[in-house]
Amino acid sequence: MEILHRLDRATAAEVQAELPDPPGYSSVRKLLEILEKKGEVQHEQDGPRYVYAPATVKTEARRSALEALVRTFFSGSVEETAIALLGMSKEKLSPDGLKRIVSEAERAKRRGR
Amino acid sequence: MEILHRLDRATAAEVQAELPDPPGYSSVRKLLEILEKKGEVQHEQDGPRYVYAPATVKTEARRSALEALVRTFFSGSVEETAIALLGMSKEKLSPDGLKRIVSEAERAKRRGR
DNA sequence: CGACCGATGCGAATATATTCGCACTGTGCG
DNA sequence: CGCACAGTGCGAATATATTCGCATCGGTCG
Repeated sequence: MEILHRLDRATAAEVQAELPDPPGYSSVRKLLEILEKKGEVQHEQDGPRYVYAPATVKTEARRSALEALVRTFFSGSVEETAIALLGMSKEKLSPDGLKRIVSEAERAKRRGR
Repeated sequence: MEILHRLDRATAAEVQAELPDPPGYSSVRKLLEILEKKGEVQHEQDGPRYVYAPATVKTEARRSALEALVRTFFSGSVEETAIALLGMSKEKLSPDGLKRIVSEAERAKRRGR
């Protein structure tokens, strides 16, 4: 799943290549079949082969992953999560990125609910 | 696991109570036994009963969860993640919280690497 | 056209996880 | 002391996931 979310779409062989301790090709295909039966992924025909992609809309998947993480590790506090996230950043934030984050934070402050 | 991280520590009965579709008490205990064998949780004796807690340090668990999420859903971009996080916030950010976030963001900008 | 290559469909063996029941142990109380 | 209660230890049945091999089905190319 994580791999598919990362790659957005991939063939069975590509997924296999990304796997840490890769099982046989057949196994990967079976796995994708099962995930499809469970409705988590979809496949489309690309010429002769299948290309798999997550069934959920990306923005929705992001949102629910974020929600779960905030709830599980930060007692639901978006603020705490944001601080931890920024605190762990290993890359230099671009000035532009900073601006966007600040303005988004201010909007969040005003929006309320 | 998520439940234990949320609660920090809990007895088998408490975990069971939090479960969405709760199986029998025995099953929950067995599950905790297995998680312990796998090294994901530890138990301590509290009077007559066991209290389970995650084996990992909380800050470390947070960090790796954040890392995985950023990598999986945001192509490794902390900036994008931060914006999505703030954008989904349903609660009004406190002025103080805003300040802390902004200052943390600025520090991240300077820190670089 | 016929052999070959890359891919799918499917079933079956194996491993792992999940569920639970029951016996045992210690503790508190009349 | 002996009983009831609350909890653990453990094994065993069941379900589910994981792994894979083999038959098959287009295409492609000589």
